[in-house]
Amino acid sequence: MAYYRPPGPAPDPIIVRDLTRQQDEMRRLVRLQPLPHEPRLIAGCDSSFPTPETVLSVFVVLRFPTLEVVEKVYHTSPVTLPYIPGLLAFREAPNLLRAYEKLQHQPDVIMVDGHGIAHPRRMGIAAHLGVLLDVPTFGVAKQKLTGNYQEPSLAKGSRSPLTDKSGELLGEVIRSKDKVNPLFVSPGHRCDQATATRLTLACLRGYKLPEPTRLADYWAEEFKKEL
DNA sequence: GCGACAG
DNA sequence: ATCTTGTCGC
Repeated sequence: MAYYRPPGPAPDPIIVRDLTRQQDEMRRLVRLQPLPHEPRLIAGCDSSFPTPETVLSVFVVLRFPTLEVVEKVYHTSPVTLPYIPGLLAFREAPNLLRAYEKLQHQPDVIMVDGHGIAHPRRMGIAAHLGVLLDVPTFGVAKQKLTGNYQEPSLAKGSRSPLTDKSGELLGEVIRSKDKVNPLFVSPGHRCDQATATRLTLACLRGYKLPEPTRLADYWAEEFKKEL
């Protein structure tokens, strides 16, 4: 619905250039491949902002494929960067890493709220987090960042490819529930499209959002109230 | 020059 | 992301 961006502090062009270069470096480390084995534990993560200068990140670990919650943790820290399309990871990943360190259980794969390689430089927050943790990751976003696609049919389970101008596959647009806006699923690191799509569908429980993200979303909101 | 623009 | 009430449709 964001047809334009309200006036605000113009992001420092020098910072933007530097972070963009960091992404181009990290991009070379990304590996698209199937998981070594079926996951036993899958994690979901998300961030909320109790105040404009505070970020709160949550990690929820679920057993797979039963989806029972095994554990959930959160961490808060001061915001260091404004939101800039394409540079979301530099704003949220640092705090997500701190939250991840608090986990007692190490997940086999992480479902991240945002895009994986469906990014201008193929380094969305899911790929970024995957490289930093060296853990399999994939992204599930509610809105498109880049790429083109045909609207999938209105039935749950219908999908259509998300591609860039040259036709390269960036991700898949998936209808996770009848008649609701589709999800944008793309691999992050050490994961491939087939796996990302399969796991997303396997985590649906009647809601638009797959359980890992839905629960992380829920707790990110709950923990915020506790502050 | 004109759109598009994760959370 | 966040601010916010009611309301339309299945």
